[in-house]
Order: sequence, then structure tokens, then C-alpha cells
Amino acid sequence: MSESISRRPGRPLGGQLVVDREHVLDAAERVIRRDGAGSSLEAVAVEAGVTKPIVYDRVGGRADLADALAERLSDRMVLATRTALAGETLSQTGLTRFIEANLRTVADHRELFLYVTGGSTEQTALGRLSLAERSTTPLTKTLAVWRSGIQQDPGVAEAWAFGIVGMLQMVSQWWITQEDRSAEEVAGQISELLWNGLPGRA
Amino acid sequence: MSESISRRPGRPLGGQLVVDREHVLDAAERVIRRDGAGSSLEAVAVEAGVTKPIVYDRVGGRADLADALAERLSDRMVLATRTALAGETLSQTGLTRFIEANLRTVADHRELFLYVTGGSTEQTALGRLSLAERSTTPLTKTLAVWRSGIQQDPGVAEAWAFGIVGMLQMVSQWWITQEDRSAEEVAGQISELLWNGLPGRA
DNA sequence: GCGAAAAGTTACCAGCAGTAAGTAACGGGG
DNA sequence: CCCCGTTACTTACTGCTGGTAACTTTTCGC
Repeated sequence: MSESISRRPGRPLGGQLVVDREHVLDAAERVIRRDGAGSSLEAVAVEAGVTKPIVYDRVGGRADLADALAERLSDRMVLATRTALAGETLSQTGLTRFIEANLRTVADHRELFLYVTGGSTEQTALGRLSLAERSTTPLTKTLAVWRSGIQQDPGVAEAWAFGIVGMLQMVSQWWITQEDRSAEEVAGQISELLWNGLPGRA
Repeated sequence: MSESISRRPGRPLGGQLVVDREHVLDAAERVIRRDGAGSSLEAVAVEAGVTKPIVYDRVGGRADLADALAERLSDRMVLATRTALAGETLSQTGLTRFIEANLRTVADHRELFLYVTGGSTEQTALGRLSLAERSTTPLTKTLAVWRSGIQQDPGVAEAWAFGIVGMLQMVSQWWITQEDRSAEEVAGQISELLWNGLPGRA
């Protein structure tokens, strides 16, 4: 849906920005949803009805784009899990619902999820963690508070948060290539592991 | 250590292959260790003392290279964890040792780990799972056998295997950017979560 | 009105994955 | 013994992508 086939060089009439940052990010999501996780910045620019340097001006390079999209996806996940839980107290069934909501959000944004977790092959150490860190920061806090509440050492919170997020990411990746398994089933199994531990409750 | 600065075109003298597949993979590991996870196939070819089409003939494209290196890294991890456990029965301390050995192996092969888990931005769905699948296949078997042994449902084995591997990968990634934490400490914390579950043992 | 700043586009560069075409040595059949 | 198909390389290219420099046109303050 690019409105103008081509624009003249020079500042456009009307004294307004032709697109803002959000428009570019929306276009990026459309392109990724359509063309897959290997989409190029050029394609994003075309979809936004604009040229590449504008994309660089609005959102930055490829790593910045991935980061911005990671933030959006993370927000949507937080929203989905929050409404799924809706003030429920922390329990195994609550955890199951949390994981299931997570899985469903990933399924709704397959290609975007792959794009964001795919990384940029460059300073990927930081890049790959972009989505993870956004998810872990609040999770770390929640875990620390909760562990303190049940008289347990809250010092494990950060490591646990990264571990849980990694588990969810890998399970999501595996699950979206195996559509025979239901989200409920997988969520229940992972919840079982995370709540009761490897040996299970006696 | 490329022996010859330049070679004439045409079949080389001696009636022998100038390098075999293993040599190319060794060269790839050296390049990645030196130049980081963003290394190019061209650089690998130069390091191997050969040209690009030879790399394509011996190991294939970038995805195949990543896959072959994933297999090597996976083998090294299996070896490290196996010698670390050395016939020990499955217990929390054994699990801790397993995780710690895993972390140390990743630390020993930082850039290779990042290269392999970095994916190729393309059909990454399969690509990213290459290292994971190699690790999960035996782990799935182990878990299924063990769960059967303790009279628990073994049907969770596959999902658990992917979950555990994802947890380890993400924790590794986070840990290697945070050298203030010791491997023992992190391994102990993750082992605690995985063995006792989120609420802990009463 | 006029010139500096703003907001675009065009046109380019460098690097990379992957491939087609060319070249020289080997080796078996006449 | 020589000749030609096969083998095993290199050179040289294409196509694409991330990123940037240089140019063009409008706006707006003085």
C-alpha cells in the first residue's frame, strides 16, 4: 500500500514529515509478515513509501530495527500474558496459562519472532539478547519479590529469568515447526517442569 | 598459516586433493576464533589456503558450514559433560556439574558458539535448531528412560529436552557477557531451578 | 526577499553468498 | 607414446544488501 510511486527529490511540500518512526515500524512488520525473516531494509523502505536513508534517520540500522521490533513484540507478549493471568496468584495453573499465552503470541507473529530472535550476525551477543533482556528485566523483578515473599534467596532471580526466557524461546521455536502439538499440551509440559522440577513432586 | 600465497589455475601436481573437508572446518574454526562470529566464507577460504568454490565443494554453503560446526561443538559438549559426570547417578549435584561443564565449554568456544547459534538469517527456523537438535536428541532419550525408571510419564521428554537446551543456551549467552559471575555460581542456581522447581522444595 | 536549515532523493561504495567459465595436470585407451 | 576426457583447481563474475555521501528542493526566521 505505498501511496506514491515516486517522489521528487528535495523537501516535500506541506512542511511535515512524510512518515514518522511508527509508520516505518508498521511497514517493517508488514514486510516481515509477508516476505519472512530475511526481509531487507530496502523492502521496508519501499513498503513505507520512502527511501532507505529515511529508514536510517527514523529508526537506525538493521540492529536498531530489530531492537525496536523486539520492544514491540515484547510489549505484546507482556500484554497477552497479563490479560491471561488477570490478577491470578502465582500457581502452577497460572504458570501454564502464562506459557500458553506466550506460545500463542509467538504463533501470531511467527516471522516477526524469527526476525527478532534471528539476530544480525554482527555484534549479535548484544543483539540476540535484545528481546530476552526486555522480557527478563520485569521477570527478574517479579521473581525476586516473589522469592522474598516465600522466604527464599532472591539472589537467583536474574539467572532464573534468563533461563526461563531461554526455555520459552527455544520451546516456541521448536513448537512453531511442529503444528501437530497443541499449545495447551506443550504449555502444560513446560509448566510441569518449571514448577515441580526434573524429578517431580513426591 | 596458509602455505602458498597463490596457486596457478588448473589441477595441482601430485594427483591429490589440496585440502579435505576437515582441513576446511579447522580453518573455519580458526577464523571464527580470530575474527568473531561475523566471519565470511571468503576469509575461511583464505585461511584454508584455497578459494571459495573449494569451500563450497567440501562443506557447502554458509548454512551447511554452520551445521557442520554445530556438530563439532555439540560433540565437544557431549564429551565434556560425559567426562564431568563419569557414570555418576542422576542427582542435583550431578546436574550442577553437567551445567557447569556446559558453561565452560561455551566459554572455551565463545565465538564459535555465537557463530553457530547466530544462524544464517535465511531458513533460520531449521538453521537455528541445528545445534539444539543435536543436543536434544540424546537428551530426549535420556530423559525418557529416566522418567520411565521413576514411574513418571515419559511423554514430556521431547518438550523438556528443548526447554532445557534453550535454557542452557540463553544462560550461556548471558553469562559470557558477564564475567563477574563464576560458572559454579550460575550452574548452581540453574540446577536449583531445574531440580527443585520454581517454588522450591518444602 | 534571502540565505541557512530541514527533509527528502539519487547515486554510489564495500562486502558477501553463490556460480559460471576457464585452465592445467592426471590417466586410461588406441 | 600420444591424445582426449575427467578431475581439481582458479579467476572472474552476478546479484543483493547494509550503509553513506552528495545533491535537490522546500520552508522559515530575520
